[in-house]
Amino acid sequence: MFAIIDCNQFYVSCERVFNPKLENKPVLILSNNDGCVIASSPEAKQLGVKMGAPVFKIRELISKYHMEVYSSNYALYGDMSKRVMDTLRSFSPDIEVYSIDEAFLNVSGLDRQYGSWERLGHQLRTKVRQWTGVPTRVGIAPTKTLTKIGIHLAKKNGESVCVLKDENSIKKALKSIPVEDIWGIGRQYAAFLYQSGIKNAYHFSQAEENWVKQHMSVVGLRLHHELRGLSCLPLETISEHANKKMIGSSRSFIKPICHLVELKEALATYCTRVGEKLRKQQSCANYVTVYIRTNRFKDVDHQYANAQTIQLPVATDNTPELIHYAFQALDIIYREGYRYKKAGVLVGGLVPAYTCQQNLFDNENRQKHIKSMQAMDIINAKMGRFVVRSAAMGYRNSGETIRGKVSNKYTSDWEEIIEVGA
DNA sequence: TCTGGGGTCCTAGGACCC
DNA sequence: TCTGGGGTCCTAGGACCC
Repeated sequence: MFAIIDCNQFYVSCERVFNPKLENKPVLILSNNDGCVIASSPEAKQLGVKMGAPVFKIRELISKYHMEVYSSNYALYGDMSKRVMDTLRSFSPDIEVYSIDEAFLNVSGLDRQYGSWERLGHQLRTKVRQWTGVPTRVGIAPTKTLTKIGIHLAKKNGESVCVLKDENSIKKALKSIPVEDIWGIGRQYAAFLYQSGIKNAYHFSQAEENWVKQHMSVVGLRLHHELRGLSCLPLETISEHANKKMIGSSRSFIKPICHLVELKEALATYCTRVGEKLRKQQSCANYVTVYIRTNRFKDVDHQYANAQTIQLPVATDNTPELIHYAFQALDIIYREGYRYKKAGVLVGGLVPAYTCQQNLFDNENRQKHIKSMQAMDIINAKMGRFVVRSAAMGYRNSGETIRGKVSNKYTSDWEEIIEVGA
């Protein structure tokens, strides 16, 4: 048996833990640059705020109902997430941290320990709430996909725990879930399924296996099995997927960028972040991809988007080297005369740093580079991000982002710790 | 005026090997 | 007239997730 624990409007809940005035009020959390809504309280949803809504389109709504609006505070959310996960670990060490706000747990046998699956579900919620302040929903079922169905059902019925264990309860649940709400069915597949007369999860579970495989590959087939109670998606515990297979950094610009130099400065900044992430997980990259694009929402602008991948001669985690090749890639795809809105850097082909294959004709002094990167990471960790930086990043600050109102780093910075007083 | 950022997995097809 | 069979590796592109 699996359980999924899903935090309710996680970012909003994190803010509410440290600012109880926000309880029962419409609260919005915004994306980078305060561009769009990425989390909202039920009160805000009820007033018509949709997930992903651009802020400028709902300004009236915000002021009319005096909504509380916050920029995202990932230092806080990340730390709160860790607390939630630690709490869950006290129930079972068999945990898959699936995202910042949800986790799967292997709960086999725990029904006896807690009396019933329902009681286990409520215990999970209660403890997380008590230890972290974050409200959650719990789904318990024989497969991961069915636990997700359970969460949907709970949301729909305004409940907090949903157990799907016998054929009847599963069948009933599947009938009430439209195909597009199945975990793993996105827009494309949903449209295709509707065309084929399959409207809800139950219809899908009754479809012919070969037909599913033919049109939706093994991914679809696994979902099909999972909905029928046959577990195909194992718990992926931390150790198995601790290391990322691809690492990236990208930003949308506040104002469009029209000059190559400015794009280069932005890319140098992204390469710096990517380099830091690489060294943190002790990986080296074999290729680097750069992409740039204009504002796709602006019809009047001429549109251009392109990407270029460069194979590196030797796998590296060295920031200046990443920057060097990123610039090469940019030179290939850059076109003058466009207003660029977004750029990004991706690295892939990651290998463990200690197994990096050397190149016979490589004349870089790699040991020296490794030491200089180590020194840079240590200084920046102590003195602040980007205190030591590549000149290529420039000092133009075109990489700056807008953050209107952001709460304190209550849990990760002594300067910003919450004060309790008169 | 103003629309986020960061990931995973699978498949088909090309290039290559014996 | 007739030209095999079995395999690996890599990449681009498509689908999906939070």
